[in-house]
Amino acid sequence: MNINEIAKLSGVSRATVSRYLNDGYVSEEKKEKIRKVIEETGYQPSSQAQMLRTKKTRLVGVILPKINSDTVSRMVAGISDVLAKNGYQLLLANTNNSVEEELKYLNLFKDNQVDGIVFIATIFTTRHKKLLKECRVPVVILGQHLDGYSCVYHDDFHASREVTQLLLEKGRTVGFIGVTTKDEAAGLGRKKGFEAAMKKAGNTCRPEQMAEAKFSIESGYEKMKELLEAVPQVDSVFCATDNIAIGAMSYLKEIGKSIPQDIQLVGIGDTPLGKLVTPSLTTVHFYYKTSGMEAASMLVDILETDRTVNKELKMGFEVIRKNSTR
Amino acid sequence: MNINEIAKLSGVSRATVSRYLNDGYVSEEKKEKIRKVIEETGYQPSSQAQMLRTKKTRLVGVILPKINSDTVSRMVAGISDVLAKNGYQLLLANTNNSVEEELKYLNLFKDNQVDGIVFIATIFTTRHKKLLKECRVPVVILGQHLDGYSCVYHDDFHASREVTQLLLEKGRTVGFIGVTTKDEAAGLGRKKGFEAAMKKAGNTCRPEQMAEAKFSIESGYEKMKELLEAVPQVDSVFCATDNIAIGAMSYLKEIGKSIPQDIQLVGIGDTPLGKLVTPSLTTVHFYYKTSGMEAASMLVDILETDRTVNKELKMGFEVIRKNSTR
DNA sequence: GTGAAAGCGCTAACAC
DNA sequence: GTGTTAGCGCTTTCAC
Repeated sequence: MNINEIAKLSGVSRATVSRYLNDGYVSEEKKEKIRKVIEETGYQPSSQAQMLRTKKTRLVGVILPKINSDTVSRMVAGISDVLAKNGYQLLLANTNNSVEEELKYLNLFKDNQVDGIVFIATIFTTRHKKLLKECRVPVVILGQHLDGYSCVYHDDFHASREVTQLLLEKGRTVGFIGVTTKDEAAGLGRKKGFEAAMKKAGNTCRPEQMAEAKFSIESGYEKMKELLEAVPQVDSVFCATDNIAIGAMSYLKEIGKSIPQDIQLVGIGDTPLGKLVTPSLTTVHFYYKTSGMEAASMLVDILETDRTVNKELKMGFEVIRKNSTR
Repeated sequence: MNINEIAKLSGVSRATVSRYLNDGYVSEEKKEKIRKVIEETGYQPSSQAQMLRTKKTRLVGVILPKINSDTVSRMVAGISDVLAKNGYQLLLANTNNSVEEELKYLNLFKDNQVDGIVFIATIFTTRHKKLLKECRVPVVILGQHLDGYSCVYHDDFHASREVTQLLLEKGRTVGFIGVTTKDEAAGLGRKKGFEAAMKKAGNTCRPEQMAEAKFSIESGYEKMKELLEAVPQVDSVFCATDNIAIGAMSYLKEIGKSIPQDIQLVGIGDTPLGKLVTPSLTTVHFYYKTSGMEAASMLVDILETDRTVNKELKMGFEVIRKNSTR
C-alpha cells in the first residue's frame, strides 16, 4: 500500500494525497475522499521515503554510558517524554562506558543519521571534541558542561560545597571519597566544591584524608576502609555519590561505628537506596528527569527554529538533610 | 557527499561503489581507489536511501512501560548489547504505563517503520492482540507469555511457589500482598505459585489475608498496614515484588515488629535495594539482562533467517535466601 | 486547487 | 568484473 494506490483509489493524483498528508491544501470534497480511503486501507506513508525526500528523519540519537543506572534512566525518561510530545523518535545508543563506543556512535550520527543528538557525556577527550566539531547535526550535552556547546548540567560545585558545609557544622576531621577528576562534573566539580567549603571554614584536608573510588557501592566500602585505617580520627566523610556513601556506611556499620554519632556521612544524588538505608542518607537531590526534559526541549527548539545560539543551563539542586549527619 | 561523487572521484561507476560497500564483488585495484576516496572524504552512505531501496531499516523498536525502572532498564541493557553486536539500532518507545501509548507505538511500528519489535508487555487487552496479529514485522514479547508468539518470560509460578515454600518451613499464618492479576506474569503467575505452595502444604489463605498493591514501596507500606490490622496473627508475608516487601518492612519496623522473628518476609526480583535494607531481603533473582539478550537474539535470528516458527523461552531463577526469613 | 514530472541516494537486474 | 538503467515512495516545483 503506497501513495500511488491511495491516489488511484481516491481518484486524485498522488501529489494531492501528499498535500492532504502535509500542508492540507486540498478541497474539502477530495479531502473527504482521501480520508475515507486511508481509513479503509490503514495506509501509513513510508517514513523511509519521507526521510530520503525531506532530509529529515525525526529521529534523535541519545548516546549514554549505561542505561541501567538510576540517574541515566531518569534522564532518558525525561528526554523520551519531550521527544514524543514533539513528534520525534528516540534512537538509543548505549556505550557501556566505553570511550570507543561513544566515538563510534558520535561518528555514526554526525552525518544526518539523525536530526539531532543528546549526548549524556562522562569525559571529553580531544577525539570527542574533534568529532563534536565535525557534527553536522545539533548536539545538546547533558550532565556535563562543555564550552561552546549547548548543555544542561548540574551544579556539582555548589551542591558539593553546601553539603560539605553541613558536615563542617559539627565535624572536625573530614574525609573525602571522590571519583576520577577526568569526569568534570561528578569528579572535578564535586571535589572543588568540597575544597571550597573546607577552605572557607579554615579546615584542611591532607592527601591521606582523600580517596578516589569507582562509581560503586563496593568501591565505597573499600575506600572507606582504607581511609579509616589511614586516618582513624576522621569524624565526617564526604562521598561524591550516594552509592559510595552507602558502601562506606555498610563498612562503618560492620566495624561497629555508629552513624552519625561516631562518623557522619553525606552522599550526592538522592538515589532510592539512600532513603532506605539506616540511618537514611543526607544527600543532594538533582533533578535528573527534569534535566533530560530540558535537554530535549533545547534540542527540539534548535531543530524547529534552526537557531544556532548555544545555551548553557545549570540546574538547581536541593540538599536533603536526613539522619546520617549530626 | 553521495555515492555519485565517490564514483566520479574514484573513476568508477556508482554501481561499483555500491558493490564495494555491499557484496564486495570488485577488483583489488578499484577497491583500493574507492577505499582511499572514501577515507579522504569521510563518506557515509545515506541510511535513509538504503532503507528505502532495500526495505530494511536495521532498526528494532523496543516498546516498554517505563525506562526508569530497575528491571526494565536491565532488560534494555541486554537488548541493546545484542542488537548493537548484530548491527541493529534500537528505537525506544516509552509508554509511561499507558495502554493507549502501547497501542500507538505498536500501530506505528507494525508496517515496517522498523524491522522487528521487542515488546516488554504488561497486560494484553483484545486490542493488543488485534494489533499484534496485524503486525507485518516480527515481534518478540519479553516478560510475559502469549500463546502463538515468540516470547521470553520469567518463571513466575515456580519462583513464587519456591519462595512461598521457604516461608512455610517456619510459618503458620501467611499473608499475601500481590499485584493486579491483569498482569499475567507478576500478578497472576505469582499469585498462582503462592496458592500452589499453600495448597500443597495444606495451609489456607482466606481473602482477608490477601491484598493487592501497586508496584511501589509506598503501596507495600499501606497494604502491610491494612493486612496486619485485618489479621494480627500473621507471622509471614509473601510480597509479589521487592519494592512491596521493602515498603512492608518499613511499616513493620516502624511499629516495632522484629523481622524475621515476629514476621518473616519475602519479595521477588532481587533489586539492589533488597540487599541493603536491614535485614536483607529473601527474594528471587530473575535474569533480566539475560532475558533481554535472549529476546533480542531471538528477534535477530528471526530477522536473519526469515524463520517463522515461534519459540517460547522460560528463563530460570534463583532463590536468594537472606535474613528476612527465619 | 490540481496534476505532471523531476529527483532524493541508493541497490539490483541485466547486458556486456 | 563493470557500467547502464530502472525504480524504491515520497515531496515539491512548475504550469495550468
